Amino acid sequence: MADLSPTDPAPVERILAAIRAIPPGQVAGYGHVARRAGLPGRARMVARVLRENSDANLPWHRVLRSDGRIAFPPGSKGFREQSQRLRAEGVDVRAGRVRIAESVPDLDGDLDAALWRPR
DNA sequence: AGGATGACGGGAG
DNA sequence: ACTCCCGCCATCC
Repeated sequence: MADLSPTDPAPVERILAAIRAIPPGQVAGYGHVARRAGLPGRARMVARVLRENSDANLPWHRVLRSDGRIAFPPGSKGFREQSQRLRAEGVDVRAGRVRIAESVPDLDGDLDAALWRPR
């Protein structure tokens, strides 16, 4: 198994994979993504990976704070961009927040974590 | 080495 | 619901 030092790209790849695994119309928290990537407690690492990300195909907009709020400062470029992208998927965004229901069992089955379904 | 920073999380008041 | 505070981790100064 690869070593878990910051120089090891594996953790980053797992984080990206976890984000790509979020189905359209659903969302997940930073901490959630971290756990699914096998990195419990590394929510801030997920944030860093997103900040550094250059992949235009990555569904970064589906990642929210644990309380359902968009992580960008209200009114900022990223804030508006994320709101727009989420609404484009039918997600109801009010005042920078997504109303989320209880976690839903993952459909794939090989992931014990659950995603959030917007309410 | 030590303190500040950030697309975070959670608890307390 | 909102603010404040502290824990957490990788980076940067």
